[in-house]
Amino acid sequence: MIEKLIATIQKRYAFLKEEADLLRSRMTEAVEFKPGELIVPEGQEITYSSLLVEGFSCRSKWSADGSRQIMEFYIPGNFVDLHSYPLEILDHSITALTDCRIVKLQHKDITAIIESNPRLARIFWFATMVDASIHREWLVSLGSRRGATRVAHLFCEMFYRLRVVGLTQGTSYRFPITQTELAQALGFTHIHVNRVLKELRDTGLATLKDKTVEISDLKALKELADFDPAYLYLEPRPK
Amino acid sequence: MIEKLIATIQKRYAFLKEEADLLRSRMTEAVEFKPGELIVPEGQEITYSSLLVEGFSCRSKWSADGSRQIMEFYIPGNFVDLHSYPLEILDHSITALTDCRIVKLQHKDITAIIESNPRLARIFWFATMVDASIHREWLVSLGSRRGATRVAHLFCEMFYRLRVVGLTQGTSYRFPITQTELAQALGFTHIHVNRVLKELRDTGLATLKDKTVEISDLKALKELADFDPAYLYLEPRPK
DNA sequence: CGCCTCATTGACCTAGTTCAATTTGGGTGG
DNA sequence: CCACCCAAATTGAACTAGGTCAATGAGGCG
Repeated sequence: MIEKLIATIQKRYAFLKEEADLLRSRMTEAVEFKPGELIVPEGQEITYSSLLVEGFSCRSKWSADGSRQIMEFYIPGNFVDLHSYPLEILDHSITALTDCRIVKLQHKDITAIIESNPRLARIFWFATMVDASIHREWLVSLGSRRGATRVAHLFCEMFYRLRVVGLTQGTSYRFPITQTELAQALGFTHIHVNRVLKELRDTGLATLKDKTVEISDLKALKELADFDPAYLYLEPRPK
Repeated sequence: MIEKLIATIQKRYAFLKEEADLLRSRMTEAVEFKPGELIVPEGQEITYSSLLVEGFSCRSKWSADGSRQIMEFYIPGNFVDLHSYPLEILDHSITALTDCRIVKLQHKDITAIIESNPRLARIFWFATMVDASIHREWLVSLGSRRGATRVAHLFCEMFYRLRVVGLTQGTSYRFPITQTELAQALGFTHIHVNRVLKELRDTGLATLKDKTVEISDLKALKELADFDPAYLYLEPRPK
């Protein structure tokens, strides 16, 4: 149940067996969501955090003019709102993009865990700081990367993140996102996303078809994307 | 020394006197930086976090093509790299924008503080999650807000943040940033920033002159900017 | 079969970039 | 006090990445 979470974190913070057992013992009540359903609502007090066990979800904000900005994609093994523990109320919501299953960790249990084992505080904190690191890299994408480079960067990010939790096959992976959602994440219109995807397809770098990303030339794609995976903190600390 | 930090956080997490004293007793060694100097370097192991006591600084990343993306501005009372405690190594750097003074908090002291007082773990964690919240709002700006709206939003953010630490005079405040740096934060060229500033000036909403932002019509500026200060977590928790 | 969502494509338009000057306002050395 | 310098601010003109509008396909499903 928490194996993918551990896989995501362990290169920087290995879980001891008793730490994993402690955490597992507090993770309760699996809940299922349908595509489009709200996993975490905005503006309400939150008393537990949700670990995504299966499916894809995202953080997003809706603006007054009806536009939507997606700020992060979540995959199995991610806490989708661990940051709600210190923040208590969120100014954005978490939405299921596909069928999703989550398990809950009550905030009072987080408090108890932290008190009995302060090292886990640093590990939880670390997990939320990787989200912030991803936010910063997206800021670089939205602020400085254009066209195909921006799309390619996201394709690389999802590849690296999905690979550590065993959800890639070679250099392809399932990415069940519509072009409209892609556009809402990248700050493009869905029409422009469509054109950029065509460009990536025509240049033989990557394709998105049937909800599946297939990277034909990873090295070239990373180069185009100006992609350095350091910000994902998935590798051991460089010495 | 930590008064401005407390002012920034206290609406959500009030410091008890002994907590403030504990923290104060561990904050040591004031260091000064000149404009352009590196406060925290990228890619190196970090063993202490820096609280900005005086001056302006920012987080930024340089790209291979020589472009720079600024991801957040820091003002007195902000920890500029508290997130280096869980992350240990950063993929970006913190740079002084003006004369700056910081005081240090050793990571081993953070560990000690957290162990002796787990409530402070949540408070530190909270402080870093507000940075992440600011990142998300900037993602909305870069992804969905255009032209004057994007600039206006930043002006509103800085106004609210500076006000709680007493660095505003009425609706104006010192913002010692060049138009080029503004452009690097907003994902525009400095030329376009210049034109947008002219537009804000001509429409009588706000001016930036002599390193000072003067908001002529706060209500109208907030409206234009689609600004909701909730993401700054500077107000008491709504019940 | 008909409907609905999502993908695709063309034509045109505009916000923002690029390139190129020009101006402004300290600072500095003599 | 003046001549010079340099970073930052301004402005114009031409260009383009990406948006807008509109129409057409294409698959899934009741």
